[in-house]
Amino acid sequence: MDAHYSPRDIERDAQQYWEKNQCFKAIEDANREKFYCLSMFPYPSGKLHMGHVRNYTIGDVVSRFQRMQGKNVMQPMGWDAFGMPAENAAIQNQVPPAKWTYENIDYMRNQLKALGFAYDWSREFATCDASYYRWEQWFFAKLVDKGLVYKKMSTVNWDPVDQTVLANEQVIDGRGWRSGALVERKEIPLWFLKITDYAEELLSDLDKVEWPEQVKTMQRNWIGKSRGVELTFDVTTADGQAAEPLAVYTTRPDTLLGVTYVAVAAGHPLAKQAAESDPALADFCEECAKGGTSEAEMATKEKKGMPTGHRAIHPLTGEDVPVYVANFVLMEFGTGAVMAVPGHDQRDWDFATKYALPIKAVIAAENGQAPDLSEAAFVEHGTLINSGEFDGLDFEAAFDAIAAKLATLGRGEVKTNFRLRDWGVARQRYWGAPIPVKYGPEGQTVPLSDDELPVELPMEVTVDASGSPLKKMPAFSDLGDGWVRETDTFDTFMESSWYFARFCCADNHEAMLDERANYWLPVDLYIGGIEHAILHLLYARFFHKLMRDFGLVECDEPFQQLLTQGMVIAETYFRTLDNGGKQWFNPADVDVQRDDKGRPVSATLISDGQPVEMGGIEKMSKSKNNGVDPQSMIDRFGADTVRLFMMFAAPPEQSLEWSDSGVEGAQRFLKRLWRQVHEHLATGTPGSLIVDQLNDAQKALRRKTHETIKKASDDIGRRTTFNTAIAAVMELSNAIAKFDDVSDQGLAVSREAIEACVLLLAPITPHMCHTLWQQLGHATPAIDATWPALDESALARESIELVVQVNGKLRARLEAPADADKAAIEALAMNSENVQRHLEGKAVRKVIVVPGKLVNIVVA
RNA sequence: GCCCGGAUGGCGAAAUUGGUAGACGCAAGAGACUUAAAAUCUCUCGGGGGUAACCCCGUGCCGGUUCAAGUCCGGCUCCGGGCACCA
Repeated sequence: MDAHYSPRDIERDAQQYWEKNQCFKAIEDANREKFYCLSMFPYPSGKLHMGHVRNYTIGDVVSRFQRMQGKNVMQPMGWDAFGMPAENAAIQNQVPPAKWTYENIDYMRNQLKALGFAYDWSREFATCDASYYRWEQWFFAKLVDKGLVYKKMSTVNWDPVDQTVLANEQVIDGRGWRSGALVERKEIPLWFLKITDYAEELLSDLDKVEWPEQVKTMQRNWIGKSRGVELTFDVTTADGQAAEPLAVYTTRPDTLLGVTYVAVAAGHPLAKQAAESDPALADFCEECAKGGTSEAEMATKEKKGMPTGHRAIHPLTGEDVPVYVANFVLMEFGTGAVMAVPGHDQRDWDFATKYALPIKAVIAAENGQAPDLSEAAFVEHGTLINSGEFDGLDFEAAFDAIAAKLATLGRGEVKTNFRLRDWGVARQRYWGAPIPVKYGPEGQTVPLSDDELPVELPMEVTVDASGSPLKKMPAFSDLGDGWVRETDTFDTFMESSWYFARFCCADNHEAMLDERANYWLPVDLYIGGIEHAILHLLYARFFHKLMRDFGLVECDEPFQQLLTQGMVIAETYFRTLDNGGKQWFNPADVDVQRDDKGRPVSATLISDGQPVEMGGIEKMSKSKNNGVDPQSMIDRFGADTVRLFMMFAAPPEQSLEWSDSGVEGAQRFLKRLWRQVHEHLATGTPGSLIVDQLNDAQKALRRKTHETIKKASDDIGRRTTFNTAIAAVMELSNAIAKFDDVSDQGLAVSREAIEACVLLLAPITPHMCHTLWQQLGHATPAIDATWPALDESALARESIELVVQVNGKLRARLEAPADADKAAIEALAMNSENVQRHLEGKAVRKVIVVPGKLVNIVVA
């Protein structure tokens, strides 16, 4: 065996072995327990970044671990290949999006292979392959038939200069990113999927999956089920004419008597009607249409309003209150109108204060008195006041009584509402799957039939910044006889909403899915960034239920267990330019100076020796130029070292700070382990282990071995805290190094410990472990080895360490027989010299004995 | 603005069910080996006091519950993720 660890050769050999023997090809086998491990597939942006490496290493470690448990593991990989970056690259470099995308895929596939991931490459596909998206088109057409798809007017960001629709990301401070023009909101007809039909099930089925509670909470809040009352106000115009009644929804009907005005969206019929005879109001409504569509922008902009002159008649009191147009009320949410209770809603309070509208207290504060509303609204539940017949009722009773009264008057009813809105799936872009619909000369809208599919995206196009090229291609859109094709394409979330199912049968070109999907699904463990906690995961769950209701899959939920990984972050360095902008430098090009405690104090650019500023630790990104290239790390240290560092530096759900010296530390450990195996083999051949003839030191090492097996199994298998599993193996390796017993049984105990190290690390550093396992004389390759078995009897101890506290402060440690009873332990604790000193002159009030852990003596 | 997280030595972290704060690693310092350097090995390493035995303080901030709080509760601060057309 070579005393020197050379990752390059080892990794090449191991990868060749796996490929030659098709180790990772997954075949359905009803007699074996399956394990479907999926990492979120990448957008092929060019090169892998460290976030990918982290994501895919986690998936690979779990896959290899589950394989060692004897499961039939499937781990596929593919490409989320449609999206805006390909169009942007096309505009910048005149490269066709398809060419750019497929070249990126080829490069990134090689990078994934160099990292040694155990993928079944036979299942690979890219979502921009017509053989993939044709089934999405087929399914969409079926959904049209089932009434789960509809078209309606919807608001988009409109760039008036480039004459194009902008994504929210392309709106920067209210302006188009390319043109710099002030963005407007524009209404256009768009295709929607009825995700709201599934709101109730999407909410309740969260109880069926093993996801982080945090993610479930986010989804629950996003779906936003609420119980409230929908009620109507009669409306009269300024000159006393009756207008259309106004419907509003409220979750606080108990505050109904506190309504002092109502507000409608600028696009509401009442606002439009009033604006016809009021130019100032018309101007205001137009102003409300300025700016982007994102909720964050809506929620943070200044709240503004204007009276319409209309009066709304309170359904219970008959009093009339003003009707305002407000820029924070949106037509597409609920009824496009809200009732305002400034006494008990902070936003209404702010608005009322700004426009000098009355503020009325109808809920008592905790002391039973009217709350002080001079500084803020009182938003808590409480007892009703100033509410006539409802005075004295609490929230629940008032809710029911007022709802009942409104129902009797035919003025309202209890209603369950969801915050969730239907999913707009149409995009006015080129690089996406065409929506399979055609329009006839008499305004017919018809989904394409099976024999008209797929609608292939034309590859020869000119992409520029002025909207979708498909609109300008009669060859694509004009079907003759007055029929035209839809030129919008699907939201790329459509492709990522069912790829996990297609991996089960990617080679089937006759059907979207087949029976194999029911063998593999649900995905047992899904791994990806926390940034996908709501949108992607909700859309995929919805799409899965659509497929289920279509008979394509059987299970209710697509992802049984979810692991959300944290970001990869790194230090940033910059210089401020003359124009006030910042030039960012890559950490690889910067030298850091440290003080005597090792704290970084300053940094200089290596190329010119001049100082640069430290900009803090941020997510690795192109814009901050702080990305570390995975390829250069693989070239320098090998894949195993990169994988080990990624898993060791932080638990998977936390953010991970890149550290060059940390990587060197990971490599140092691998070299040490390599040498350890080498020296062990050179020392001699161990006899077979006879466990009842071991001396204390031998027993101790053997205990450490099995404690490590126990911990690593739990850490990887249940807790997915790979960092602590690795730390445990490092401890075992340190214990082996200190153990210098070269007797027959000594070597046997060492051998068991070393083999445990190699197998416990095999999922994490598979290449090196492949070679070491061979060197240790095993005919079966490490990839087919089973996970080390725990020998419970090796864990037994004769004595254990206890700590003794006096009033909760640590005062002594003592060794006690493992089977000592409480009285014996208490006596031992009392006898300790330091404990005696702290008890002197004080009365013992209580003694708490926690078996196996500690004794706490409470004195006064 | 709203929803969801996070904060522990010089640094990344550990402490799994409320029970020894800082495992494991990095950096730093001292020493061994070496002509020398690299590599490797050994030791020290939260702050303060003490010759020592030991003692005091310490898990973002303020307060609470408990024999016992990094962990539970209430109130903050700062940082991050998401907000429906980035993926």
